[in-house]
This record gives sequence, C-alpha cells and structure tokens, in this order.
Amino acid sequence: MRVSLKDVAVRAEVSIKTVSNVVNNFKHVTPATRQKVQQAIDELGYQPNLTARHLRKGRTGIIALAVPELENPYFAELAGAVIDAAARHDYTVLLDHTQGSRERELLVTQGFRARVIDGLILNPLELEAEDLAARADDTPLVLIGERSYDLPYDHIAIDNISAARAVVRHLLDLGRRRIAFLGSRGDRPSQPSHLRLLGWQAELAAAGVTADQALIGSVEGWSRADGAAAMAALLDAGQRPDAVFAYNDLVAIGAMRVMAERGLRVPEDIAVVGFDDLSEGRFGTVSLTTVSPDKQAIARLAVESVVHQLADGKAESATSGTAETQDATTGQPGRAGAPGRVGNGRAGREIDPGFRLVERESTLGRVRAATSG
Amino acid sequence: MRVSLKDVAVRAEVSIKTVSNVVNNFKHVTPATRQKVQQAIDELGYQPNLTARHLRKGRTGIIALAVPELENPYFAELAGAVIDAAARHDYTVLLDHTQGSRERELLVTQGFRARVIDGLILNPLELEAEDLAARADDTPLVLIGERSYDLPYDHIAIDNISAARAVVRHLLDLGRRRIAFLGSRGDRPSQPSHLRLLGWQAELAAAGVTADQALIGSVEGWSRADGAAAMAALLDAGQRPDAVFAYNDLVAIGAMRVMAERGLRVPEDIAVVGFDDLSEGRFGTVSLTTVSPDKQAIARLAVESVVHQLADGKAESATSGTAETQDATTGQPGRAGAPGRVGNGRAGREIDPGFRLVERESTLGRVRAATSG
DNA sequence: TCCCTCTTGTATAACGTTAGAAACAAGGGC
DNA sequence: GCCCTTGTTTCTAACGTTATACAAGAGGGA
Repeated sequence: MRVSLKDVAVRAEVSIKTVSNVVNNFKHVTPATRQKVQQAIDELGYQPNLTARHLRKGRTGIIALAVPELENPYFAELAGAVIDAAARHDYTVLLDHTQGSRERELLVTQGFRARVIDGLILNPLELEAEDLAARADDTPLVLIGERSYDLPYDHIAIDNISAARAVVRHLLDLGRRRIAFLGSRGDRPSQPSHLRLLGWQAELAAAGVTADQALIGSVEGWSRADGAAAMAALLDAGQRPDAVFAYNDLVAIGAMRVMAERGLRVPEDIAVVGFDDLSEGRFGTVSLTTVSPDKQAIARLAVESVVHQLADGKAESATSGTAETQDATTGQPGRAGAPGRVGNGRAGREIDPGFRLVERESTLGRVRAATSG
Repeated sequence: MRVSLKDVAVRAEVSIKTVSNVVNNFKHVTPATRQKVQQAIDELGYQPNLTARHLRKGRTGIIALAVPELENPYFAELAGAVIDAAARHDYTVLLDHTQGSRERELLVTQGFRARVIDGLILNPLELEAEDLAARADDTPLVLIGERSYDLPYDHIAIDNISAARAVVRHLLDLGRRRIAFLGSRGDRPSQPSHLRLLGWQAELAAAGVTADQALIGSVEGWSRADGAAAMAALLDAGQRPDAVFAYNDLVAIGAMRVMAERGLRVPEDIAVVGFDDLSEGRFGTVSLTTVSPDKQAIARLAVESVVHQLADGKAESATSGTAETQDATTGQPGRAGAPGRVGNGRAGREIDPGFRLVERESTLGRVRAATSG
C-alpha cells in the first residue's frame, strides 16, 4: 500500500500540515520536529503523490513536445535536447508525434491532454493559421520550426532565408553555377520548405545567376526515399546540376545514394549541402556539409518560453535577455525579433536560436572545383 | 476560467454526479437528461480534468518509456512505435533517456516520477540485477533490450544468440571465414553485447572455424564513432577480416566509413552485417544487411504487458496468447518462454518478439564472394 | 391499498495534497 | 500578573473527480 502524508503524520505523531511543511521545506519548523518527521518519512519510504499535489496547485510539471515524427533523427535529437532542458527546470516531457497530420496537430493544440500538461511545444507542419487562431485552450504554447504564423505565440526558429542564402552564396563562391534545390513541395505554397526555396532564389538573383526552375526538385515528403526519388527525377529529366542544396540532410542523403548509383562523384561532379546537421550526415561515405541549427538553444529557448509564460501568465515574458551569441561561420546571433501581434494578454515573439554552416570539404570539393554544367 | 463538472451541473440544472454519469457513459440516464447535460457540456466547452480523475481513480493514463539515448535512431524508432502502441490502449507516453547512466536508470526504476506514471518500460544498459531486486516501487515494470536479469519482471527481447548465430552462419555460407565481431565492451562481461558475441563464438565453433580473438573489436560505446574507431584499430593491428558482424547498425556504419577511407570495398573485400535495421542503413552508399528486430512487436508486447499488469495486479498476466508468428527469413516465431522466478505476486516472462535477417546483397556480395583471408 | 422491485437521480464522502486561518505556547514589556 | 507579540503547529477547506449509499418516483402483484 502506498504511504501518504497522513501515514507519516501518524507515525511522527504530528499533524499532516507539519509533514507537508517539512516536505516542502517551509520555515517555522523546529529542527527537532523536522528531524522527527524526516525520520518517519525515511522509515516509511514516503514519496509525495504528484497527482494530488498537481490537482491542488494547478500545475503538473509536465510539458508536452509534439513533433512530426521521431523517426527523423532531427526531431529525435531535438527531443533529447528538450528533455534535458526541461529537466533543468524540473519539468518532465510528454512526447507525442503528429505524423505531419493536420488533424493530429489540431488535436494536440486543442488540449487533448487537457489539464495534464502545463505547456506545449509544437513543431507544426500542416497546421493553418486559422486553426491556431481558433484555439480555445489557454495552455501556454510555443511554436518551433520553419512555419511561421502571424499569431501571438512565441516562435523559435532560425532565419531560414538567411541560412539558405548563406548556403547558396557559399556554393557560388566555390564556383558552382547550376545549383539545384531539392525538396520543394509543390502542392502547398506555404509549406515549410518555402523559406529555404525563397533563400535559394534570392541569393541566385543577387549573384545575377538565373534561378532555373528546372533545377527545383519536388518531393512528397522529406525522407531519404523522397530525396532519392527527387534526385532520380531530376537526372532523368536530363538535368546536370553541379551542386545540390537539399531541404534537409535526409533528402541530401537519399540524393547522394542516387548519385552513387549513377556514377556521379561527390564532390567532384556534384557538391551537396544539407540542413539539420544530423550525426548520420557526418558518417556517410562522405561527410555531409550542412546547416546546423543550434538544437540545444532551440530546446532551451522553447522550454524557457513555456516556463516564463507559466511564471506570470499576464505579464510579457522576457526571454530576450537570455538569447545568446553564436560564434558561427555564417551564423546569426541569437536575437529576439520584433514582437508579433499582441493578443491573449501577451505578445508573440520571433526568437532566433542561431545556426552555423558546417563546412565539410568532402561534399563541397576544394575551392574552385571543376564544374560540369 | 476552466469549467468543471459543477459548472455544467448548474447550467443543466442537474446534480454533479449526473453530469459525471453522462461524461462516463453510464447507464441509467434518461435520454432526455443525457441530452440536456450534453448540451450544457457543449455550450460551456467542458473538458474533464484528468488530474482530478486520476487522483480519484488512482491511474494516470501515462506510461513512461526510458531508453538510453534518443539520438540512437533505433530507440527513436522504438519510441515512436511505443507511442503508437500506447495510444491504442488510450495511454500516453512520458519519455525519458538515461544516457546509459546507472544512476539515472536507478532513479527511473525507483519511481522518481512517482504516482504520476502507471507503468514503466525500461531499456537498461548498466543496471545490475541487485539494483532491480532492491526496487521498492510497485509500479508495473517491463524490461526491454538485450540485458537479461533473472527477476520477476517481464522481459521483451529477441533471442540475441540465435540472431547472432544466424548472421554468422549466413556469412559462413557465403564463403567468408575471417569474420570479425565489432562491438565488444571489454570492461564488463555482462554488457549487452555479450549475447551477440556468444552467438558469434558458438556458430563459429559449430562450423569448426577458429574464433580468432584478435578479430574481436572493442568499443567504448555503440555509436558510429565507436564503430569507426574499432574498425580502424582492427586494421591498424594488421587484421584483415573478410567479413564484419557489427553489434549494431551504427557501429557497422562507422566501420564502413573507415573501410571506404582505407580503400576496402564492400562487399568485395569485406562483407558487413549490422543489427537493428535502421532506416539509415538502407540509404548508405551501400545498403546494409542487418538483423531486424520487430520493433512494432516489441512496442506492442511491452505496452500490453504493462496494461495487463494494471488490469489485474494480482493475477498473472497472460500475454502469451497474443504472441504472433513472423514470416521471417531466419526468424524466430514470437513465443513466450518459460516464466522466470515467481515473486512480487507474479511471474516474470521472457517474451520474444521475433526478428528477421534482412539480406541486402550490396554489403554481402553475391554467393561465394571471393575471400581474401 | 400496501409493499416490493426497478429505475433514475441526488447527496456525501473520499483520493492526497496545499493554503490560510486559527490555536497554542513561550517570552517580554508594562 | 496581564496582555501583546512572535514563533510554531494544528485545523479546515478547498482542488475536480468518481463511488457508495440513499431517496424519490413509477409500476406491478397480492
């Protein structure tokens, strides 16, 4: 049988509240009493019932994290970072994955775990702005990932356009001219890959290079298989890019697989750059050059946002003070952007955790690699 | 303000209990009353407070899953499967990672999330039998993974020795003779990799091939970097294996990276087999042949074990009825082994979810590949 | 008509905790 | 010696739900 405060109280010959005071380290407890109670606690092996505590206090100490899919190592690594960041604030993480389904994302935001979580960190893929605007649940919510909504919720995301431009600029500097973008989703213009595609276009334009629409590879999703399919389609269409900027590392890895099958050498024939900096990318036959978002910072900032929202539900959270600077090759210092629309009693902030362009020569080729296009 | 049963009761002009009856779909409620209450619920947007419900019922609907590290795709994929399996039983998953630290594993088993989780699924790495034997917490516990303890807890794991023997037998059939095992941890004999090493030894012995101790590659951990280091060490020591059986896919991938750097061709010079069947392994420059544990089955069986333990804490759980058959190349039908020692009021079972040896020619070479040893 | 059963709904007491008020003892100033 | 203050402990009421016991009303058989 489980032992409660009452049992301890009986054993220590003291009131329930006194035991509670000892457990919660309240002042006004005589050392003698404290010791007597502590002894009873130890002897009985008392452990507080968190459910009851939370019912009383209105907080559960649990933060939910909802990502599209754990099978994607990026989200797995991010989840690990969030768990650690939450632990530093004495929070535990309830993990859910939405499979990139709008319905599941909707369900999560509308509090299907109602009253059992204190806050929610969500990486949406399909959710629309109106879905979020219609949200009735007042559980603190933080958004992470590329999708941006003009809504009063904190949003943690790196500057995807800048990151994409940095990649393209770098490839241009290396002498590449026919730079493909792999990972556009044609079906919906506001899809996550949109910003990276925009950055690709913008930087090419800035350099006076034509953004050849035929070099945009479409995908169904962003897995390795999708990357392979897109690369194969590109090659089958007769395209011969001298560089590939993939939406993420998984797409890049799938594409490289196809390149190997077709006898295209990386980086001699094609330079490849990914996004996410997965451990996986470092240990392929060639190491993948990639954009490395600071996952630790993302996790930390997201958790802090939730914690701050909980600390004072009415006042604006002040996360900007904790944003830190990255010593990034082409990075962005972490900065809190202009607050979004005010609503729900507080402002939504755009928070940039910063990124690094991790250059690994093996997929880039040394400076001025021969171009074949 | 959050709306409670009381608010609904007032609005529907009915007692609290009646509202509760409607919410819980109890019988003995007039259609008229039910409709009146339902309307009030809809109008007020009532959502039950799970914390309160759980305090009252003694169950939280949350299962904890503790794995060594989410960064390992195997555990990420497994976690995804567990989340889905739990959802089918209306359970939510609280995820934790122990970083392979004995202290954290100990903390988890001893109920640091006391009274907030209904059950625990743990994949231990460092935990000792005596740690588990001394466990005071009576929260249902299920163990998964290679480590086996003779203790009254359900244990879900494939037959590692059989799987390892199947791998080695297959390599022998292909004509390989100098088969290295990569991923032994020398420091502790009872470490997870032990069983696979035993299988390697046993099958070689059965085939009359000397198990050359020099072909055992030691690692610090089981990451890609560890695999690379172990492979490099083996080669630096002058060993020239014609096949490598790696403890897991990550180790295999790290090893293959080193092979590529040293100009060794896979599979022509060295055949490679891994363990876990990670998506990652399918998309390397070569597809990795691997042992594929049925992760869905592992997740399902683990969740079912917890659910059954909860269903009747005193009676023995009867998971054996649900074990299913695998159409496996070299697989083991899922079978419930002999129950372990009885204790704690119930028997601990060894449950085998089954595995498949997924043969991908690219890392094996066609039949009778030339041997260099 | 009375009593008994069956159905439906209501009051009340938990579950284990924390917060606030109230009670109690001890000590000091008048 | 009395009252007031200070420090410590106890008492009681929540938090929102479900479970148990019970009350009220309807219907049927004797």
